[in-house]
Amino acid sequence: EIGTEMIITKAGRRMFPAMRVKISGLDPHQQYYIAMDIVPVDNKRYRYVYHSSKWMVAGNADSPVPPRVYIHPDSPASGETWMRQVISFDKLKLTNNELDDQGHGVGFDLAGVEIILHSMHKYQPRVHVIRKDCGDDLSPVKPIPSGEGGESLLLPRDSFHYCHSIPKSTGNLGFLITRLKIDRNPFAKGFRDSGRNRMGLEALVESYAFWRPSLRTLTFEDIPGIPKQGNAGSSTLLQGSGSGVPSTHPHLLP
Amino acid sequence: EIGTEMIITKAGRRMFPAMRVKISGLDPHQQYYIAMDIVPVDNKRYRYVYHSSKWMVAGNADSPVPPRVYIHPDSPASGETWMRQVISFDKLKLTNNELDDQGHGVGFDLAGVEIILHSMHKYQPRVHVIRKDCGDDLSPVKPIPSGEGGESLLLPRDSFHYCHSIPKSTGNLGFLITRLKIDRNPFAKGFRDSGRNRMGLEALVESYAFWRPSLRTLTFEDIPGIPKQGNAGSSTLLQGSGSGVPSTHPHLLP
DNA sequence: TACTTTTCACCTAGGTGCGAAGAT
DNA sequence: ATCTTCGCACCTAGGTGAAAAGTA
Repeated sequence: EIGTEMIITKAGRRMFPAMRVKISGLDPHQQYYIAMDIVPVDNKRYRYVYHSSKWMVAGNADSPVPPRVYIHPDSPASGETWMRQVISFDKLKLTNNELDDQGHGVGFDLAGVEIILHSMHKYQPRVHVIRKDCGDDLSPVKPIPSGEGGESLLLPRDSFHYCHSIPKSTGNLGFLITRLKIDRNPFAKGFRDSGRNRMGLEALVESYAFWRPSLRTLTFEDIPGIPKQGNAGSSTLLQGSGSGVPSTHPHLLP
Repeated sequence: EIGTEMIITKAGRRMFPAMRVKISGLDPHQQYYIAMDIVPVDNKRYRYVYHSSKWMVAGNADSPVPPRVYIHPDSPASGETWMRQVISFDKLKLTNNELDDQGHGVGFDLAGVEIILHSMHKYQPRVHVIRKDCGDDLSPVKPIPSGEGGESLLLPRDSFHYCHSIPKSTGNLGFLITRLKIDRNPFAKGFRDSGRNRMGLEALVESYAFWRPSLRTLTFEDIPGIPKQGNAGSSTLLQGSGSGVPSTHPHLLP
């Protein structure tokens, strides 16, 4: 529904906004897994500076966290099935706690749902399309076996700053994100204002232009035929169907 | 958890007790659908006679209802996955209302969850194992394409009387089933007596010997190799791992 | 009379932000 | 000072039987 900016307030809560993609160009009769992981954009730690309303580097990154992969629960499914619908990753959860494994690490099934991130760091989510016959060693607690002769492909998207809770220093931005979460999430209905305040919310969204492009959903094309060489770094950036906004724009988070 | 005796009290409620089976003898690396349907045992309509505590024929069966198939939500999965766990059909729902289609008939996906039965008739549930490459025309609203050259197999089980609500004429039996449902279903916790009444329940269960054998779960063997000839009527009855109680015993229900 | 349908309070199960308290 | 953690009230979503009302 929205893009990739997100916030999370307690270990294991869902990513907000959830990533949603539309995929085309698959072989309709081939079975695929579709998975998501989230990789660091750089080696830095950030803080939000109130008076300039910007994220600023605040030191080097913390030591890496155990890699995890969210395998879309509809996996495996045919290319036809994947292409027919918008693929939503709304059940994916984020945490800063390496210890709580929600389905990850139980050993069997692909039920892992929680990805570990460092708070106040910058990340980039990736979507992977993996042919089923090449997905034998797919696991929620191992990196995706990328680059294995064209059977795995990744689709970079906008970057974002992950925060485990909304820093007070984010001011209006934090307020906006809180209101959006309340407005868009049915479970937060208890916090909604009655009616007319909605008008103010729309205006607030407008004032943060960077938020708008993330409202689009992306369509990726020409997936199955592209041969892969090397590994993660050489991933092909595919074109979005949206408004052409640069996808590497450093997005916010509250 | 229990066997096949069941009751339902409102359109679209779950079958009680849920059917649970354990399967062995599959090809571990082959993909299978597992499905369940419920077929009439005879052409009769029944009523429960209070003074003799028995089901008696009360006329001919009503006209047939649209056939539906419950495809186990874990489908498709590998033989290894199916054999590793007890396969529970606890999400299957029963109804006497042909009009409400819970996921059935929406056209795509195998999400149909509700099977239509005639109240006060006698039925037999069947479990089907279908090799994935033969399951193309599998649908929640069509009969299972049985007998297509060994790719579909069915496993008869105990019969039962379906009632849409518990007839008062069932007396102690109806009371027993109500108590069992309250005792075993977490959603009915609000109706449980505090503690000591449990003792009386166990005694009541004992007094209905027919109920006990249904507590077992069945293990079916030698599934993949058996060639099929003909159709439904010629289905192979496979052996249960339980106490050897005859599986055609006319079980209760109120 | 005998079964069916509706409504309702009461559960499970789980996703929200809030605010107080904790940690560094 | 700044971010994290925990308990909480408040939601969605959906599965129970009891009792009342409907049907034939």
